[in-house]
Amino acid sequence: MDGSDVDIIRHFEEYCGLEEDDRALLNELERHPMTLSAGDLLWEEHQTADAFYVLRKGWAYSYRAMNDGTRQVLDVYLPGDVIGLREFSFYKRLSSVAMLTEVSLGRISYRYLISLFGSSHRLTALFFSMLAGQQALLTERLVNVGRRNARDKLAHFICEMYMRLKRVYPELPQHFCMPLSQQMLADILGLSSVHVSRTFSELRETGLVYRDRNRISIPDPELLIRATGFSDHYLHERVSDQLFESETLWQETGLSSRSAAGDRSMAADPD
Amino acid sequence: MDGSDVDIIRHFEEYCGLEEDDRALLNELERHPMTLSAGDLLWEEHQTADAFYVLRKGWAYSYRAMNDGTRQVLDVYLPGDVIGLREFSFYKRLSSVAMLTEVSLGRISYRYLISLFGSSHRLTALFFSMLAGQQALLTERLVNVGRRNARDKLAHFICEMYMRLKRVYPELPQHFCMPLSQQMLADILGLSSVHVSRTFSELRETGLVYRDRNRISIPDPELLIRATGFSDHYLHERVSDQLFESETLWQETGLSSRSAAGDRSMAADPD
DNA sequence: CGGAAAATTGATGTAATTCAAGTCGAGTGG
DNA sequence: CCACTCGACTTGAATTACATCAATTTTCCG
Repeated sequence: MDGSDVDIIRHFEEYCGLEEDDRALLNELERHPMTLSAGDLLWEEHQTADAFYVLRKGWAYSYRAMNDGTRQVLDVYLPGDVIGLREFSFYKRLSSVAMLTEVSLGRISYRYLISLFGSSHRLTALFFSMLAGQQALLTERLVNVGRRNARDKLAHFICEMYMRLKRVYPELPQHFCMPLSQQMLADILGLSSVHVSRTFSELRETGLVYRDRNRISIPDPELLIRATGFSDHYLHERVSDQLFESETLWQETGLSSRSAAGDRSMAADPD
Repeated sequence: MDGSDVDIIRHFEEYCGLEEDDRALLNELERHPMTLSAGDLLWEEHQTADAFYVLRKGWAYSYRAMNDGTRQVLDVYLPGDVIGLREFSFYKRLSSVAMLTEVSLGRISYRYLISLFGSSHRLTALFFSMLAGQQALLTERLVNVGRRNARDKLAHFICEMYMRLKRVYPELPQHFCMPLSQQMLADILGLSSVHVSRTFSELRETGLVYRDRNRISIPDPELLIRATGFSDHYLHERVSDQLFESETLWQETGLSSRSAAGDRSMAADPD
């Protein structure tokens, strides 16, 4: 993609305001990045899970391979996304993860995440938010795969990618690189690769989307969005800041405190 | 269903060991249950989101309604499940939630959840785990909807329900109540209701599953599991206890500690 | 330049949808 | 208790959106 790393900290702040300590903790991430090439596997299904990663640069995806040789792609990861938080409550990976481009990754062990629970509530909320945000993407994909025809699946997915990329690269032009083969798109959308090809032809003929190799161009984004009925409501609106506004809620109770339990009655039946 | 409430605390302990204080915090939940009847809505898409719920008794589901009148069901909730954690990072609900039976619910505001981040690491990990576990269910459903034929979709879903119910009611017999109409199953699996009917006939004729009204019976669970290639790997194996074993990890290092990050290089190359 | 992978295109097959008519069962009210 | 309704389910026939197979063409990359 474009050569430069994404500023992870700035990106994260879109989810949740951070304080100095939080930034310091995150900076740790930046210090020992790991790089992989297109096609490399980060892990495979059933391997032991003990960490998650933050994608600092490049594209990646997770997938489940089926017995009959087909596969279903579960997530497409862009810079700033978190990979492998799903298995926090499992012993083993539920899906394989592979790289679509050269990538740069920061690793965070689950144990370190748990230690973060104790040291930064904001980072706890941040990763909580990212997990929730990913779930929102998944539910939208489920709707897409379960209830739309091929044209709408593809158009909707391209809309989603366009909007997600725009959040990472606000200057994104109307034609951009999407390093996904038609076979990959088929595996994402639950279609066959030849039908993806035909569907691209259809989108081209109706002037909605043009594709040349990996470059997508959307002559009129508004038109595409209307034609698809796309709504970006599931692409994150940060909320954590508000929730943190009344810091007293827990700050008065102190870090080590179980005393918050005493406040329980006050806070339990909220609002 | 069966009349009695599920013991939420005991259920939660399957995810993560709890200490006395944690139990006290959770007990608060039990104090003001809310009851709704079959068909009632808990909320609708686009309503403001400020809390999640723990389902103490009964069945519920979430769904997205489409423009063309169809809909996609996103989750089916059983006792012990958590509803609405997904919108933690959003202003508004992403899906509607309705009841399938009479239910009992405990409410936890997002603000209270955040205060929990400060007062109990174990509960933080618990809710983190539940969110992750739900994501695992979603990914499996995505595979189901995207890559299987009608027979396998239905058989797989019934397997999943059987296994999930068995975790809640270990004594569950081989025939049990599943309060889902064929239309509902169609909305879950991305099929039409008439094809669900035909598919049940097929399962009946091959002796895998019998359905009478809302009662499902599985004469030979092992056979069904094999016929479907069902694997329960995505239905939770708790991991938190291990992660918490060496409590020193964060207790010693305290707030500013980097030391956990130092493990990175050691563990960076997974397995 | 040459071989391989990705994409296109056409012909054919099929799993699932849609439409429509009819059955069954539960609940209601006379 | 029976007749009525209403929703859930069943079954058949016609249609369709997609998959599969196969033959080319195009693009990539060493």
